[in-house]
Amino acid sequence: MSFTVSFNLNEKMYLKNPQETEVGHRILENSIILIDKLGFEAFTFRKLAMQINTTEASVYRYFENKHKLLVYLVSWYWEWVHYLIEIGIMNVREPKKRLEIAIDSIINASYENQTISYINESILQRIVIAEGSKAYHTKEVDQENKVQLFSSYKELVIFLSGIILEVKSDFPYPTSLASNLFEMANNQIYFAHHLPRLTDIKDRDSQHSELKKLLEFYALKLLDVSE
Amino acid sequence: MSFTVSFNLNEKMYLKNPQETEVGHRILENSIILIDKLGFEAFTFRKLAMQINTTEASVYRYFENKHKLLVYLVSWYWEWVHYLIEIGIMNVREPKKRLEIAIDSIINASYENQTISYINESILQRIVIAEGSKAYHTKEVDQENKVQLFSSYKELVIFLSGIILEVKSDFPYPTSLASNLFEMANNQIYFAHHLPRLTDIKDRDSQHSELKKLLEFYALKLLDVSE
DNA sequence: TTATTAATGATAGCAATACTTTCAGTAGTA
DNA sequence: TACTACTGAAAGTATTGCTATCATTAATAA
Repeated sequence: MSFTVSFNLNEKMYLKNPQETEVGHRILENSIILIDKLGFEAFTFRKLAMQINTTEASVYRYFENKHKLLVYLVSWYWEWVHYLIEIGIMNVREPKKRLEIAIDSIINASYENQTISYINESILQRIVIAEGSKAYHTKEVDQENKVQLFSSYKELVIFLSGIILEVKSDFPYPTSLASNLFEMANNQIYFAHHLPRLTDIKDRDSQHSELKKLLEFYALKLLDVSE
Repeated sequence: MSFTVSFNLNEKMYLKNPQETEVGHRILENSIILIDKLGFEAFTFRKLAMQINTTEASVYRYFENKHKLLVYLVSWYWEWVHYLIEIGIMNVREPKKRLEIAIDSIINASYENQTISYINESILQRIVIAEGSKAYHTKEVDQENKVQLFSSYKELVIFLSGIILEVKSDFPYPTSLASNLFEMANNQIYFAHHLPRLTDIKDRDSQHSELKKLLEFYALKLLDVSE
């Protein structure tokens, strides 16, 4: 059996839908690889065009600029995490268990992949960890937020805060806890890798399970359901 | 009575110490104003030079590039916060009280200011909130970390984790909690301002006291000392 | 006082970036 | 057969990021 997942990303992110053409697919696939390799600052549409044997002008027909492309990729990632959580908790009733599955999905979004051939989820996760916050740390946040460029992330946070409230309906900070769990997951992995003195997570194989324990400890303790 | 605070920032951040000359002071003062106004991406040394009636070449004599300048400003801020915490807890013995003062200092670093005429701490705080994470989210993190470009932040985190351990000596994640408190403080304020659906803090006058309650709730609950 | 040095200002220049425009070819569709 | 959608090719422009050179001025040391 095989089925296709596809996400409806806000049309304001792109000029022409990259999911609909072959050049579009090559742009998505290789921008992920190139951003990961060069870092977002050194990444340019010219370099991307050369890599995929097309021209700068062609790339500009899909995305206004590299910032919008980053917003697109990051949104794609959050849609993917959202989807993973949804199917993960689908048949689970117990609130605490549902929260644990959600946390697990945040961390393991890089593994359970290969649904869409031209998106490499595990490289994409690295990009989101390293560059993701740049998507909304710009002078244009407010305008971009107004046209819903960040709705994928916002809806995901709201979704998780709902799961949090299932565990403890009178918890005073469900939204902040939800956004913090996402931000913290990314930060702590980044720190473990690059600035180890800023975290208790060690940069080694068991990294992901350490992080999972840490996030669960936080969430469950705050919600009074640690055993 | 008056006294001067001055911080010894790692020499690798700059080419010529901006604290020692008048042009240096103007660079610091106006780069803070300009980055806040234009955002870090649109900020250039050329624009800065024009603003302070000097030349691009002069600015480049102080800082290799705008990234190093950002690292400098952010480090200055963390040194400032570190200093505020140190004097705040100086005569306080009770661990929980010390932690509360530390949290308070993180948030109010923008108020208790005006020690150094050419650094506006309250604008600087806005920059750190909006652009601070870009200082270490680059392809060069590892090299820059190796030459200790992030030691101000790292030492501050270690310092706070010490205070955390005073409250609960067997707490399993003191470093992660410390770094998360700093990151969360910045994020939640940013969200309140620009992406309100991502936080429970509202963007209004009482913002800082709401944030203080939130951070205290988190920290004290995790450390089993909430009343 | 004069010589020396440090810091700045002025000007120029250059490669790369971030785009935009125009036009021609090609493949699919009506 | 004509139309349109898409891509490729080429050229061009303003800005950015940075370096180099040289003259001027201010501070200091002999």
